[in-house]
Amino acid sequence: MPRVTEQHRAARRDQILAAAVRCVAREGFHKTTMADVIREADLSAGAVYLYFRGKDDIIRALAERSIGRVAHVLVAMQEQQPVVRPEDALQAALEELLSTAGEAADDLLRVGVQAWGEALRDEAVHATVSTQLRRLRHTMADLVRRAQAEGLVSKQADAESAAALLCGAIPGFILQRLVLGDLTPASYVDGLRGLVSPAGR
Amino acid sequence: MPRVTEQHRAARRDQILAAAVRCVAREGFHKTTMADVIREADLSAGAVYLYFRGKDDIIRALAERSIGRVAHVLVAMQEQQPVVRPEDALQAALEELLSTAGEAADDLLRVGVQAWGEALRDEAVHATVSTQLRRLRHTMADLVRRAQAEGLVSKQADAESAAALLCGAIPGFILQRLVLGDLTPASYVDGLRGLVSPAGR
Amino acid sequence: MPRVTEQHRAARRDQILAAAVRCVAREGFHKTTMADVIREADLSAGAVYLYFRGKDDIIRALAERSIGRVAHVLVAMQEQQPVVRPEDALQAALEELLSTAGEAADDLLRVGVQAWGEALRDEAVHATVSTQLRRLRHTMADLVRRAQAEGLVSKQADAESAAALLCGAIPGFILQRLVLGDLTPASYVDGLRGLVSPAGR
Amino acid sequence: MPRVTEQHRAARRDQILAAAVRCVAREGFHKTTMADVIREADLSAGAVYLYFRGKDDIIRALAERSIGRVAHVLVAMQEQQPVVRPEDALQAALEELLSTAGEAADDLLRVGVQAWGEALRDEAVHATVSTQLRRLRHTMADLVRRAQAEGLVSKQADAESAAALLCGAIPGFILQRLVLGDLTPASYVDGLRGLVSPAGR
DNA sequence: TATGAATGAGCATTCATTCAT
DNA sequence: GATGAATGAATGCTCATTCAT
Repeated sequence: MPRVTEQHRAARRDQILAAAVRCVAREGFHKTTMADVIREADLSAGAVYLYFRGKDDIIRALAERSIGRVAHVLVAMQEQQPVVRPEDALQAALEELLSTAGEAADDLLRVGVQAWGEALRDEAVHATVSTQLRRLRHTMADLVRRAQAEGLVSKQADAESAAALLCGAIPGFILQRLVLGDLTPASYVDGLRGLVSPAGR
Repeated sequence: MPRVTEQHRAARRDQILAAAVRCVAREGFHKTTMADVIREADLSAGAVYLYFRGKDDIIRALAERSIGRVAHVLVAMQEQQPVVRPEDALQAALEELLSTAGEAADDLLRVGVQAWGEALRDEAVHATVSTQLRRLRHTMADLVRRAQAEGLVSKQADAESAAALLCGAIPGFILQRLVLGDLTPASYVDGLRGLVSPAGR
Repeated sequence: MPRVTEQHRAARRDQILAAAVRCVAREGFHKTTMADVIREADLSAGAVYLYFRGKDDIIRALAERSIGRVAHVLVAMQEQQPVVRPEDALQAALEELLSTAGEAADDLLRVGVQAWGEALRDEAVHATVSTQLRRLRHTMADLVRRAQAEGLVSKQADAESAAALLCGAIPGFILQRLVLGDLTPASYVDGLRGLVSPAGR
Repeated sequence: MPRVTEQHRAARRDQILAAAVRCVAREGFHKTTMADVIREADLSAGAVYLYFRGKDDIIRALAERSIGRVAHVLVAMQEQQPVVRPEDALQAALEELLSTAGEAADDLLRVGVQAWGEALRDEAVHATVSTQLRRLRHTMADLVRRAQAEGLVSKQADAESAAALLCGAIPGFILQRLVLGDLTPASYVDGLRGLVSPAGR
């Protein structure tokens, strides 16, 4: 019976979070009401509180889900065999980010932007975001060092700084993509490649 | 008397917005109450409504003020004579961003992050943010083209893509700076320089 | 099977009421939730509803149990042979009240105080409390009359009024004991004896 | 302007408390909703919260008002010149208690019974009740000692114990009066006088 | 009998905005 | 222009009770 119950529990939490993602993508954390989530999840008020402590708890879970996805994508990438140029890794990560299955990819990105804002005022969300950001940077730095070992990147480059820049390019891509809607991973990373290629030709 | 009245009006609006910046930096747009702003501005409830239509009006003004600052900094930079490498322009812009006088620079950056989130749900804020983002990218593209003309950047690079990447690096800097607190403009842009320098040395 | 079933039923009811007494002593009738009682009784929600119609039913049973105890103590006392002075009967009753076995005596007294309040708003609880109060007074009046017959109390005294006063002294003892915690039956009844003894000595 | 504002404030608080007394007398502390009080006070929800921190704050103020009245009555009595027999003082106090002007006397007594119950679970109400109870007992003990000095009460009586008993008679009077409705101060105190008068006549 | 997930009406409280002074 | 008491719809959350298993 624990099996069924645990599965049930996880499924219900997911049902609620998926509904909340859609609401928050539309209205942001604070304009989304519990009534919105309850209606979207097609549950009763009491049921939602059986699976989450309250609205804050849902917000934190959403922050984790949205911010975690980015780091997750890169970690999965880094674990695959061939060493690649960091630019290529960035491009692959951005492409992966836009193709989330099951859930509308855009919705999760929108929730992520909300999470950035919330990290500045809620200690728990801040903890989630800073942890994931650090993990992202750490993974990226490893990637850069492996590229340096293969001669794909100059040995003089500081891997940590390069990782910070590469990670830093991600929010800017998401933002421009969501606000202006005119960027593809390829064109964006080509901008980096253009700057990288030697001048004077 | 229009002179005095107009000055008075502008001063009052600024007093209210400065107060609102401090509140929003602390609690975000939606957890900041009008009562918070009114108290922080040391005014009466009625007074605030003489200068702003309502809370949304204040939010829009804050979005403009915070997002506008970034573009403003770069435009001012581009208007100065010598042509510089885009990386140097980016570094100078980030440094300028951290040294806002009068208002705590961090507070305005925090309000900016809130504005990104709000742009996804409020049409008016979206208009402000997208306009400023486009202006930023346009200015940056000009800068890149001038650098190409001087041989500082490869002629094969696509100026628009490079501008998108360079602009995209800014939100990531702000976010890492506010959340992790461990980045300087110099180290961040060095990350870009490291990737740019030819490998194999 | 009726035997076993009936015993089982009584045992379950008692298990639930005992749990409810502990909860209500802590939090009062209305801040005690059914969930509290269910947890304290170590049963399931459904089980409790097999033995009680609902929360009101439990409240009424608790009122009966707590208020009934006082009258029960005095009735038991009156049935014993020797005729005593009413003051001595009061003292013995108060002592008996503080020494309830099995259940913490204080808990039941606390529930009693809750029942006084509930009697003012719930007709069923009012019926219980007024019945028990009347029974208490009736028993006490009998006691006074028997003491008068033995010359222990002035024949001119009105037995009904004396009974009302003696019964009326009980809530005040309970209240001062629970709130101030500094009264013993002996010292309290000595207060009465002091007033009774002729002045001028 | 402070004068007007302060008076206004006190008047509004009183308006709300008077409404709350009527509600609580009917339904008890916890079955009285804020909506009940708001409706009875003929105010808006927001207005009530301008004068009280919340429901708990109102409950505490009601406890103070109801319990304080009893002690207040006795203190006022003790300050008058002639020394009286404690029984007479008790009777006068009970009579005063039943004749509160402006507010229905019964309503305030009912709120008092609620306050006894609340004192057992809310620390703030407990503090109010225990303070007032102590003040009541202190005043009564003074009264007894003055009666002893005048030879109205035996010198051998312990004033503190007698005071405890006399104070203890008050809740019992209130309770029997509210629940059974058949007691007058005179008949009740006559019960005490009957016990006091020497037997054997 | 027994379970415990689900229900949904009801509650205390907040807050953007107004308007009589 | 300036004030701040007043408004009341809206919000997050609770809890007595039911019922499919």
